[in-house]
Amino acid sequence: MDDDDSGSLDRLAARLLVQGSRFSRSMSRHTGEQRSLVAMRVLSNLLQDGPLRIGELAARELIAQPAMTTTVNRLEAEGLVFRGSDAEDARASVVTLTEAGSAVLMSFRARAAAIARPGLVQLADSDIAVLERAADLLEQLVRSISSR
Amino acid sequence: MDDDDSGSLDRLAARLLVQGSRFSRSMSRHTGEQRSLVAMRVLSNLLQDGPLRIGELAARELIAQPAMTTTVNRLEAEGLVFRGSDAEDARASVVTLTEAGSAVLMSFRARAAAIARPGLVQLADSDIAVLERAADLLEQLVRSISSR
DNA sequence: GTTGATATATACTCACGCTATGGATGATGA
DNA sequence: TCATCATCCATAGCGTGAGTATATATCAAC
Repeated sequence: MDDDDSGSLDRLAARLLVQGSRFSRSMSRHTGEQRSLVAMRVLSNLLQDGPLRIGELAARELIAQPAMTTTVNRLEAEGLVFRGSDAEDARASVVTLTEAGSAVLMSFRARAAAIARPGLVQLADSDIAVLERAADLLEQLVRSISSR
Repeated sequence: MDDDDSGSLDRLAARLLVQGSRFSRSMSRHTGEQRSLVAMRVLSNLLQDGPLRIGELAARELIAQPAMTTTVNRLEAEGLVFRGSDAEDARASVVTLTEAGSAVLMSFRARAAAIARPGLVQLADSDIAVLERAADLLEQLVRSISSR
């Protein structure tokens, strides 16, 4: 049983990785969004949690700090975020979402939703519940992975 | 009710996209795998379905054909796949998994599993079942999205 | 057998990740 | 106080991987 269990858990992990990445690729591709998924997740972070430092954003999105600097540069050039200085630490620069940035994020979400909706509405309520719970669990798994 | 439902479906779609992409990013990052997730998915496709054409692989992974040519070039240079000619169509080139490619894929899956396992073993059986079902549903959603 | 469609490869550009490193600021302790 | 070390971010340089446009070979249809 133990062997069986760990075997099936391993297969589950591999499947989640493959299907999760394919799903995000598919969705972002079909939205026609030019910006990267990391850029969208940055906007999402800022909307949810307010202004954040470059380093904090990099840590959350699991990319190196210079890559986040580049991403923020691009977002700033487009007027979707702006940099401010941190009152508590002059080294840090704090990234804040603009109205335009919020609008871009909302538009992206709406397009993603429009693409997924036809597939989602065909699902039974129980399957919708499964996906809701799965989103929670994935978030939890990411935290559990990062904290080691 | 209708408004509520479509609103919550839309939020679900956005969350699945964000969490799904973050999860795959996290996993692939922590495996230390140098190759791209697309490369891994190509190997996975070949293992599951046998030899496939370049164009078919590109379509499945939602990347343009030249990008898939490049990916296959790299995999071939590493000896993980080889190109053959299609008996039925001399224009096509058929990509086949090698033993080495299969081994690389298995190793990747094992590493991914090792990373996810500590998080997974803490979950209740019902949550494991949720994730299993969610992987199915995501696969189904991708197909439903692509077919339009 | 000529024409048009299709499968792949090549050329070129850009986005985006990484490491290494530098400059500015914060924190620590003699 | 000031010297030292750590930390935060930016810059530089590099490689991968995605895109479009286009060339080449082959198939299909008339």
